[in-house]
Amino acid sequence: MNTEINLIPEACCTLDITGEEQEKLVTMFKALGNPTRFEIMKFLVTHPGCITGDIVAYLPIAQATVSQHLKVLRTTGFIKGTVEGTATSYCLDEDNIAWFRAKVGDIF
Amino acid sequence: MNTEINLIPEACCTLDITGEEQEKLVTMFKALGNPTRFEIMKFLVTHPGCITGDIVAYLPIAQATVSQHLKVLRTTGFIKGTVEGTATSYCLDEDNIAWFRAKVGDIF
DNA sequence: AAGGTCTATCGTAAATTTACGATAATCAAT
DNA sequence: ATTGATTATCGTAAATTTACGATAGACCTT
Repeated sequence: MNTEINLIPEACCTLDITGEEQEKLVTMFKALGNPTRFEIMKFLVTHPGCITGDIVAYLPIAQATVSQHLKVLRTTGFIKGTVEGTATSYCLDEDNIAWFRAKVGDIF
Repeated sequence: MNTEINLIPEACCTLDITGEEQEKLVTMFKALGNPTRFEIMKFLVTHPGCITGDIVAYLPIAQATVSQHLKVLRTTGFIKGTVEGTATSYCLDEDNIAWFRAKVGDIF
């Protein structure tokens, strides 16, 4: 009979991400973990400053859906939108993307 | 009236990821985009070689759910499981993780 | 002011994900 | 062989995500 209490083995190291930072990172992973949103990110990398309509023309999905995905990418910090008259011009949010890249490098 | 055809602006550059590689990357993002799975990854970084039961003891969720998440992390290539008697020992799949880190660096 | 353009938001249906208990399967020890 | 330990899988309910059409709001041109 095993009378020992079932203890979790000790950690070999620590990992410098917790709390809000971790939540932000997970949310960013989730945002990129959708094929359409990833395609939008690719399009914005290669077409910086393009407007919503360009993305709608490029993708085979409805305008409302594109707008919804753009909102997710905005709120997660991947892109920034600039209103220009009646259109909205989008580009990457380099600061947040740099943070993302650095965190991925730190952890893995 | 605008008689021009609505053309998408030209690309300023290309992005070296398509097809199956892109699908794999998106799937990996999706896998990390879940708080519980991210927590499991963190645990495996700090507790390499631990068994399923250790993770079940650590997390406040059911064994079946942990097993399901482990399967996702396995099929996406983040972790490797080794059967040891009746238990299964898990550790990170360094090769795939290196690929993942490199791709993130390439793209962003 | 009226009409056209562009985008965001709303409401909703369908699909997917997540979590659970129950069960099965595999191995070790008695 | 039987029991106990460990984990994976199955079936399913609840929650979330995704996609759509319709609509509203903001701006420009006439």
